[in-house]
Parts: sequence; structure tokens; C-alpha cells
Amino acid sequence: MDTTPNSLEDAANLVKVPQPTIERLSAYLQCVRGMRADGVPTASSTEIAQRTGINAAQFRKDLSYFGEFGTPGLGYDVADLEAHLSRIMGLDARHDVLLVGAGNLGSALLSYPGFPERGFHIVAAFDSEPQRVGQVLNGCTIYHIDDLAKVNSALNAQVGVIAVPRVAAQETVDKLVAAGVQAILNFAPVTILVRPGIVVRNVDLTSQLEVLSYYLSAQ
Amino acid sequence: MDTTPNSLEDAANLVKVPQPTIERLSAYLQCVRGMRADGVPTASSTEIAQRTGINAAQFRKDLSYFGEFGTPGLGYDVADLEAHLSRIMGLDARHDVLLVGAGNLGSALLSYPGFPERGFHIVAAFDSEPQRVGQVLNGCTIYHIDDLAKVNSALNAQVGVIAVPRVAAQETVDKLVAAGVQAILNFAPVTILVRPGIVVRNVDLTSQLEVLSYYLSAQ
DNA sequence: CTAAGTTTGTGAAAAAATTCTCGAAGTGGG
DNA sequence: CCCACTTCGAGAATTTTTTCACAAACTTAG
Repeated sequence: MDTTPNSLEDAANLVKVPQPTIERLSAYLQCVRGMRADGVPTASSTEIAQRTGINAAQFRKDLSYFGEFGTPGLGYDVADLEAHLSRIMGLDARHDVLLVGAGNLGSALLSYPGFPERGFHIVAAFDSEPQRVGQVLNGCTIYHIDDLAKVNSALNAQVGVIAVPRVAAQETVDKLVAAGVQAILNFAPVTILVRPGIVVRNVDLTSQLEVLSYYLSAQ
Repeated sequence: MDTTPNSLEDAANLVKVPQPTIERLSAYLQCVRGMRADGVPTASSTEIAQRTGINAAQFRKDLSYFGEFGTPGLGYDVADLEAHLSRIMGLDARHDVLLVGAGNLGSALLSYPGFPERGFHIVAAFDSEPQRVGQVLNGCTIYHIDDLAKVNSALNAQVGVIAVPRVAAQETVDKLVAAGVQAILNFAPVTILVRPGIVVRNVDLTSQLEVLSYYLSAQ
């Protein structure tokens, strides 16, 4: 059934995977997790399309970059598909995360249950405010930002989350990269610069509202 | 100089504006605000491209959907461009926002300075937990979720933000729409369904980390 | 005023992404 | 075992988006 000729990594490297595909994989995974929780044993691409709002052909094409996971006439085994998607996304291993900025947003992220639920563990937090340093929030110690590299030499986290004010964002990026972080999720509303090889995703909360505003005013 | 034949709205409706363009407009606006704050009087498309990391031709093409805002040989007047972009995005008017869910994330959004800074004002918050109802957070009263429609009949907010647990997301959507909300920013990690005409943007924080994870494991 | 140097705005070309279509493969009932 | 039915996987066609390339427009210096 699974006629994948080689490993998933080979398949992914052979042909280029569109960026939009990667973002949708996460949506498929969310959908499939829900189906498994509901006790659904198998699903066709059409059913997954209905649940996610994504075209069924798109779903099959997206999967085809990584191998063959379905059975003609039957569909996809939900548990099997979940395992494959997790593996493709690199979610079969635990991810340790550093958080920089323990203000309102940072604190909220520290107690956000969705992160540990899906395998992302904030193992240390950092701030520049002396009165926050030393506090323990949700089981996580807040260190001074200057100790970032030292603390991470023991932890070896690969992912950093930036929840600092705009003006501090770029220097925070540089410190995270110096501490060995390979991937950064940036909530500060600025374009940040990194050397090639470092992966960055920007989430500007206000920008999301601005896009809504556009569609409101354009009816 | 501004040889726009008709109004901005006409231009935007005549030719279809790509969705990615709308998201970039917000980035241009952010960039131009920064330049004006720095006292930069004019900017060429090349300078804006460098600051945003977006191709210069892309910038000019994006603007061309809405009119002509530059001067050949000189570039763009920064203040002028900021005003035009604000108008295009519908940001020349204040936006009132309803927040549903006053937990960790909701509370953080209530005190997030970036929203009011850019014209988005959370005018009421809602929660289902009795002990939270009646509290005032950051000058904003928390009402019971069942009073949503009643409260908004006075406020008439058009934008809703969902910061409730996954299972409560869809019913929250329905209540917001019933209360007259036209646009929704959803932080709950589920696909929500709305009738045509309602604009939705989903921000799944964990999904962002999952995408980073993919690129980490793919080197 | 002229000429050299910029930079815009846009049609055309190229690239990327999505959707269509259908042969092949599997299921399940009789 | 066979046949009607379902669904996948993937090449081809289509649509969307990005990038190129250049004429037209404006600036500035002399």
C-alpha cells in the first residue's frame, strides 16, 4: 500500500514543496487529530476537504510531495495519516523553546496550553526588566536577557519566540542567533534581519486586524 | 501628479487585487510609518524594498492596483504614501473591537498597546466564567458572553476577536455574527464556519511553530 | 533650456500554485 | 470471481502571482 520508494526526506528534497503546502499540512494535521479524537477510523480526501475548507485535489497534491498515504476506494487511515503528517512536520520529537520578553504577551504565551499540548515546551524565559528576573511563571524561570547564551548552552533549544517591544526586536534576534537558535517566531511588528539558514516567521497581531479592516471597507 | 482617474474604491473594484497584496500593504504601511518617525521625507521603491524585504517591482505593482502615488525620478512622499495606504486599508477611521475570552491570551490582547496605537480599540470583553464577569481590565469591562448581542446593540462594533478554547470557538463565532460583527480574528485552533460576507482570519499560534519545525527538520 | 540621470507605472514574460481530469487501484456485494 | 462503485495519484490545463524590462515622466545640474 505504502509504495513510497524512499524516505520522506528524499521525496521532499527531490521536488520543491510550495510554501503554502507547508502551512496547509499543519491544518490537515489539526483536522486529522480531531477526527481521531472523534473515533473516525478512515477519511477520504473529500471529507478532509470539507472539514478544512481546502479543495480535495489540493489535499491530495500536497500529500503527493511526500509519498502515497491513501488507499484507492477507501481513503486514508486517520491514525496512520496523523503519524505521517507529524513525522513530515518534524513533530515526532519534542521541541524546546526560548521565550524572550515576559510582558503581557510573553506571560500569556508562557501559560498558553496549546504549546505543550502539541510538543512545544518553553524551557526558559528572558527579560531585561530587573524586577521580572528571577520570577517563576508557570514553572519557567525568568532569566536576564544577557544570560541568554549561557543558559542555552545547557538547554540547547533550537526555537526562539520574540515578545519584546519593537525597538528591542533586532537585538533580541541577534542574541538568539548567537545562542544557537535556528528558528524564530517574531511577534514584534518590525521586519527583522537574519543570516541565511535561520528560519523566521512573523506574526504581527495588528497587521491581522488591518487586513480585516481592508476587507471591511472594501465591503 | 495624482492622475488617479476615479476614486480609490473604483480602482480596487475594477481589477482584482491579489490577497497577498493586501497583506503586503500592511507591511508597507509599517515601513512607511517608521520612515516618517525617522524624519525621512521621501523614499524610492528600492529603499522600501530593502526595508521590507519585498521586491521593488512587487511594491510598485501592488500600489498600481489603487492608483499612482509616486513621482518619477524622485520616489514617494513618505507622509503622502502613509496617508494613502491608511485610506486604502480603511484605517482612516477608528475601529471598535469586541474581545471574547478573557483568559491568559485574551487578557494579554486587552493590554496589548499595538492595537490602540494603530486605531483598534477593544470596547468590550466577554467571558463565560462568572468570576471574571464584572471585572475591569485595562479600562474595559468584562461582560457575560450571553450579553454579547445586547451590549453590542449599543456599541455597534464591527470586529470580533476570539480568544476562547477550541471547543467554544464555533458557538462564539455564531454569537458574534448574531451581534452584527462583520470581521473576525480567530485565535482558536479550529476551522470555523461563517456565512458568506463575514471576513475571517485565523491565527493559530502553535501552527506557526509547527511550520518552523518543518523547516528545521528539512534543514 | 538642455542633457544626463533617476524612478515610476505597466504590459509582457516567467514562475508558482491551484484545479481539472482520468487511468489505475482498491473495495465490497452478489 | 466478477462487476459496479469509490477514491487515489499525478500529468495537463488553468489561474494566479511575481518578476522583468522599458517607455514616459520628472529632477537636477550646468
